[in-house]
Amino acid sequence: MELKIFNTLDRKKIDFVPIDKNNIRVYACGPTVYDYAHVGNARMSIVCDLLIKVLRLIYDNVTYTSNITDIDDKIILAAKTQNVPIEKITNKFLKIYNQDMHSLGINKPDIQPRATEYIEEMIILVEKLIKNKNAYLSNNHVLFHVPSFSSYGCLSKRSKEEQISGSRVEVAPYKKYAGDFVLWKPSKQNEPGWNSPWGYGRPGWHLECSAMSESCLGLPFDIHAGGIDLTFPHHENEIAQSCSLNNEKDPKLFARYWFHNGFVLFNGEKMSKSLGNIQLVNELLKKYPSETIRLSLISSHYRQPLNWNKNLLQQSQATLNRFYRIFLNDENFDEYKYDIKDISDDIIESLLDDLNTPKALAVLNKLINDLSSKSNIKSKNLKKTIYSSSVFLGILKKNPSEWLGIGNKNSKNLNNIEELIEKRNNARINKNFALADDIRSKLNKMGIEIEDQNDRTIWRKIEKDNK
RNA sequence: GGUGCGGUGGCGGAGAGGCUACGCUGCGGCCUGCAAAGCCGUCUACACCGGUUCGAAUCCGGUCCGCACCUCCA
Repeated sequence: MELKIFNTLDRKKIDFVPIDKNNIRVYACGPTVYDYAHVGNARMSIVCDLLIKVLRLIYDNVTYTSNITDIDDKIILAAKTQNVPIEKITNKFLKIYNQDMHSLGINKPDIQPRATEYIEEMIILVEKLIKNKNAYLSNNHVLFHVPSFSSYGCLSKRSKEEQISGSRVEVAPYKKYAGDFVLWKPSKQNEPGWNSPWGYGRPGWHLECSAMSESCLGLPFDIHAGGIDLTFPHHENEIAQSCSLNNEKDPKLFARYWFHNGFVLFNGEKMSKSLGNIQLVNELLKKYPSETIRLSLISSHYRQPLNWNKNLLQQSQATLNRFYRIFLNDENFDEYKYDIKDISDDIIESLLDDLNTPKALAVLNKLINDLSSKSNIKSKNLKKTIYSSSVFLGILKKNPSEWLGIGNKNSKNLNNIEELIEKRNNARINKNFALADDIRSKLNKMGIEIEDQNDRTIWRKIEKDNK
């Protein structure tokens, strides 16, 4: 088995060749915890989770680190506004983030470092960069001097000159060069900060990832992941910092492969706070089953923009209903245990090809179509394949009856419903179809849909469409 | 202004020189007292204009359109 992966550094799909096949190391830029996680955060999380699962099919030892940014100006602002210490905010939203991701069936990273736990390491990095003449002190700030790193722009494929022209951002007067970025900045006394050789202050945004990736994984490591919007400047600056520590120019001496997931759009527009179209995972989980959200997130290729809307969720819901139905009346259901060996080879092959989830789902659909033309024995094996393949993708983990809402025992009108169904079935036996239809429409009005099977009548709540 | 990514059937969405992607919806049929579910079948797709080629949705050139990034972003 061999994984092909699109490397942003090369702008093409290439074979994944590990640095050490006995120790695969992946780092992903995690969220800044000052608010609820949105669908964009979830996409990065889910895509990385799947990447790790695929890597683990091939390699025995995979370490996945994904950080938490818990010191940042947005957090400080939120803390000031709410008049609470920043920890109150970061702890709260870190917990919610992990809960929400867990709900989506995402495994927690092996290591989840927090920026504030690596301040010492960051200070050491800054000292080294100053010593190497890649950084300078100006106006109580320590700045990275971009012209000192000749490979700058190698990831985003921009030359230094191009970035400056047209830049809409005011350049701080204490910068030697417009593209220079902050490694360390002063904090006011009432702001969070740490003592450093350059006074009381706090780290710049990019520094934390250089410190944590090196501390947790060692350099160079195999894959650096994150949202495509982080390519510039965040990842570019990380490369500049980390490579400059050892006066290296080759970005692959920091991380070999750069793995970026595409944006999530909402009704064709970028999800952003100013447009007010942010979709929060926490809110979505109240309205939709987690597998519906999960399937929606993997229904398009990870590098393509994903257009998020109600229609997508409804389609995923319909797809899952169909998938679950194949297990509904299967008395062997309990025998289907998740087993890696049962996963369809074609699905694995699709995933090994740069994580082609839409193709994997197409294969799954084909397998389900094949069921109708199979003998019992063969269909049992096929169902095992479908089951394990689905669970690998993070779906079909629920009980089919429960998923489809069949015969919900918690329903308020349980006795009433079952009474009416019995009445209707008696009417049917007596060929009193007018009465039978009458009762069915009464049930429909109660929000209950019935389904006559060979030997029994099952019912479920009608899915509301007002989500 | 610069850079990057895209434009595939009613919709979603793969593919990347010759082979049905797949799903949803619609339509026709089977099944069913009727429904529901299921099954079978089915519907002018590759933005436009040139070029290369025996053959282009796929490669090359140009045009148009969309989106993103250019120090807040997943």
